[in-house]
Amino acid sequence: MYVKKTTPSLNCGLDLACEVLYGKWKFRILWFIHQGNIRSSELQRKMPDASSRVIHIQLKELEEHELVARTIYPVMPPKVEYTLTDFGRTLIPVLSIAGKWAEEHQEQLTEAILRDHIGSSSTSSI
Amino acid sequence: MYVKKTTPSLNCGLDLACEVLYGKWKFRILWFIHQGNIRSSELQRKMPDASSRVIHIQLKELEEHELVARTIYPVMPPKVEYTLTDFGRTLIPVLSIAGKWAEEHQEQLTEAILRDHIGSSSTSSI
DNA sequence: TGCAATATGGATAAATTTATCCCTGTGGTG
DNA sequence: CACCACAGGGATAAATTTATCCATATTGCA
Repeated sequence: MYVKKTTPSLNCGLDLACEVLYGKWKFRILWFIHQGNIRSSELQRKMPDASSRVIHIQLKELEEHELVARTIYPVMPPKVEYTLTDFGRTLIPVLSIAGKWAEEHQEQLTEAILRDHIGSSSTSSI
Repeated sequence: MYVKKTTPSLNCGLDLACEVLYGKWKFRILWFIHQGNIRSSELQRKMPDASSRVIHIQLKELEEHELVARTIYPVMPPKVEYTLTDFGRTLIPVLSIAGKWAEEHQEQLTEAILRDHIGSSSTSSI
């Protein structure tokens, strides 16, 4: 997350959550890992729009924040499995409720987002 | 949110929520508005680290996504009040649970984030 | 030997986001 | 008159994030 050097004031607890969850693919990654231990190559297949690079980076951040854990199997070719930590699992209700909210309001959300993207797509004609 | 032109696949509903909520100050803004109708100048005072510019921009996005509404009072100096829409209010449980999660794990979160920031602050010594 | 799959990292480019500075218009106040 | 508070927007710079390309290491297989 873009944080000014001089940002001392975190107001509500929400801010902390934001910092840790900020990242384009983190929700999805957490969601997939929550559905079962998973390898990064599987994540790449499940999210073809994300480059493997970014997936690795965001996984690493999640790991540094201790939301996910890495298990390395000393085999060839290398195998690394990602799991939710205990801490990571405490996040599941949050993910679920957010997901439920999004599903319940999918129509409205889709409209809003489409409006958004259309508005900024093609540039003026004349 | 940074979205590749060729990003068709939104997997779980979560993605939609992410898109609409992506923005450094949006959670805070929603939270403050939820605590009572509010003017943008108040938001600036409550979040001194955010420039008024960004606050306006993110408010506008939230408005475009129909999560908040603007009420303009035709007085001088101008007065504009921001409110949660009905749709915006449906988000309150999500905010609450996320906030509760963050508070319950504040210690762990703070550590993780500090670790993060310290790691990337000053550059090497020798 | 050459290549495939795997996990990961560096360097660099492209895109976006946020910050900073400045400007408008209005009515009241010093 | 100069200036303030207020809401908002334009232009531009700074910072960050994401994408893209390439490289490493290892084992097995053709």
